[in-house]
Amino acid sequence: MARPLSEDKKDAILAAAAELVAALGTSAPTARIARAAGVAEGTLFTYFPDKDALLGQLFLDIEGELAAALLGDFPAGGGARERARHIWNRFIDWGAANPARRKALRQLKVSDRVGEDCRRLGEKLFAGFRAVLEETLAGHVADGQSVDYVGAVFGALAETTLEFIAREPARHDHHRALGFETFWKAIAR
Amino acid sequence: MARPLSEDKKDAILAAAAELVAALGTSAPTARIARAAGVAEGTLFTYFPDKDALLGQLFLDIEGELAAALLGDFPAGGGARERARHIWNRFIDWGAANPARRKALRQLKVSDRVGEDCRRLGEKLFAGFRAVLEETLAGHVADGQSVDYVGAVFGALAETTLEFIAREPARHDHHRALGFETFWKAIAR
Amino acid sequence: MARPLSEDKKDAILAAAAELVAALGTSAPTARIARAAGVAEGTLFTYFPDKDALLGQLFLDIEGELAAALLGDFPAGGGARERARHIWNRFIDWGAANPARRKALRQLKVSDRVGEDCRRLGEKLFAGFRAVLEETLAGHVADGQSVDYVGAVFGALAETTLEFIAREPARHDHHRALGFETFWKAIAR
Amino acid sequence: MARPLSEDKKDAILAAAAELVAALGTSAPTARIARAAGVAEGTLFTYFPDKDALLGQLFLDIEGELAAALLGDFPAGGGARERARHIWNRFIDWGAANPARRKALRQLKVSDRVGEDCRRLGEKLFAGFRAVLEETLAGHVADGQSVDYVGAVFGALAETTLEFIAREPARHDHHRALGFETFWKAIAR
DNA sequence: GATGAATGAGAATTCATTCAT
DNA sequence: GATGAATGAATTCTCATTCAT
Repeated sequence: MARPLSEDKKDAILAAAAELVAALGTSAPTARIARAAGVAEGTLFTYFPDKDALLGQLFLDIEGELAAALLGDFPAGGGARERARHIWNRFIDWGAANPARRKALRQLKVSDRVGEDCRRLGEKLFAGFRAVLEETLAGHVADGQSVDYVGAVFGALAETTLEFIAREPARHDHHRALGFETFWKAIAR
Repeated sequence: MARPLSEDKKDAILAAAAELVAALGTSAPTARIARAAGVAEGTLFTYFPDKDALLGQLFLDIEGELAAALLGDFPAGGGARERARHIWNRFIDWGAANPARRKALRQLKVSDRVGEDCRRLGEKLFAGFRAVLEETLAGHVADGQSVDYVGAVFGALAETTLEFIAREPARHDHHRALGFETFWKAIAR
Repeated sequence: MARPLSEDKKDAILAAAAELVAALGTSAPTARIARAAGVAEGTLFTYFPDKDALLGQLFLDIEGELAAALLGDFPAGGGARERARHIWNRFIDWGAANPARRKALRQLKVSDRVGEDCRRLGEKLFAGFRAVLEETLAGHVADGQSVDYVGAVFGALAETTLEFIAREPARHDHHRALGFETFWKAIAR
Repeated sequence: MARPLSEDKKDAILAAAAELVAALGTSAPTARIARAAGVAEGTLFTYFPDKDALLGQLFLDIEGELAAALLGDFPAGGGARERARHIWNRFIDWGAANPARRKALRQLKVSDRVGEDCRRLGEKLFAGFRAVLEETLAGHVADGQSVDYVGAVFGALAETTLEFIAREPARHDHHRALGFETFWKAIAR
């Protein structure tokens, strides 16, 4: 069956794309992405039909990784606050550990090259997160705040926190804790 | 007797650039920007030395407009909460009324074509906002939250609020009020 | 014990090439030809050293089929006119029944990818046709018209006739007869 | 009004395209066409929005030239035969004098890159020719032969004649006369 | 100053051909 | 032999910028 499509190469292309999109935005040339991935220019197009497909896949790839990171090691017991803090810490730690992927994701979110269908698929990846958030916060959230809203506030404040951590990496724990307090107060009843 | 550079034309170019950057990102062609502004392709380059200069100027232009909007009609008296709410409302109303400029600003913020120097100049435009914020919130803010931090939280939650207003324009007032409550709780002592 | 080259596969490739060259011209991609033939991309190149060889072979294949069609069922007796009409009808019927192959042949004839040697080989395939034409028309042809010339006129008028049949398939017989009358008058003494 | 679009450059591009399409078919690279025309690669696209537009324009350009050539110096008086012969001679002389343009036209006629609309416009260029043909031949043409048909026979036999002239340029006059006799007999009553 | 034609360095793709499996 | 992934040269087209008018 000839040479099979190599999952390694696909991953290398996606990884290279993440780096370059983070650095140059979605206008990062496919030729540079291919070179950074260690494959020929044309090879990129045996793994992705065109650049938009690559960017869309990259978007889903990073969102999937983030969504998975959020729910790992989720504690069975504990109060709502403890469980919310667990998710918060996972997010912050993933973001601080993967600055390029986070920056790439930001670029992809504002780009019109990531289609509506991709975005919808991306939302689904966070279904688990939303469910946990809903269950966790039931009864602790202020009136009028939907899960959607709480999730958006979570994302916005986490993003802000990561910004401060990027500026002062040494105060990672401080900013992480401060961010969570801010979030908790923001949404608490 | 050289004809003077026309401020009108410069403004037309900046306005056209805002629309097109909002719609197409920073890769919006200069030729289309010029056409939309009603001037010739080459004329753009008598007002801006190159595209990066135009984008930088656009960034400062929009940030300046936003900064000015925030502080207009600032009430002399009133409690801290009332004054903070005033600024909040100004931000939200400006954002809701200028969706294209807001979208353009988001594109410019993630673009690497807006240099560090531009960003620093942009920050200065918000010096007044920060001062007012500091003065207004003195004594009402939780420990450990710097003005910078509070400003960033303000921006992040306002952005989130505008997102919801964009989806449900009819509920503008609701989202605006809800956003402010969220903000106030987030930073309150 | 090497597997022998399969004549079936070669034929399938040639048949697919005819269809695709008819539809897309000589720029029809080898990959699509291979796919249409039900073989792998690379397999095509075990049957033909390169694309030009395939196109050349296709040219000869179709010309051979056409030449064979012309002389089938050739009547032993009959007058010159009857025998010429027989050949004419064979040509027209073959052309009307094989529009794609005819169109492919037209593309190949104007393409510079079919070399001079191929064209010479192609001419030889019509040696029988020319011989019959010569014998058949001996004494009936106008002065100054060589066999070559008569053959060329035959081909040109047949092509024209097929064009009209393609536009009005229902009048196949009418156009076929009209075409022959035209041809006969054109070359008659 | 800046530099005006230069008719000279447009003509140079069309002329270069004719040469290269004759030699390489419609796959002649735009870069080579531009170079042959003495302009920059990009300049081609200020005169033609894309390659198909260039090919379409080239098609019409050549057909227009041919149509004009056919009717030039049309004699007022004379019998039908003399007038038909005049048109015939104009065609043959144009074709023999412009072998590249004629070959390019043949390539364009079989290419699917020349759209239906272009072809319809092309037909219109020959309206005058058809009218003259109709008027000239009224009463001299065999039953069942429409003007369309006679025109097609004219074209097919002229093409054949030009083929023979290309092979034996020295016998230009001989082939031209022979061709006309053939045509006249073919369509005569 | 204003105009827009001219430029040529990229950009995304395509594709004939090779070769590891 | 058969397969189809890998390759990179070639192709069409875009676009920031320059400069003749």
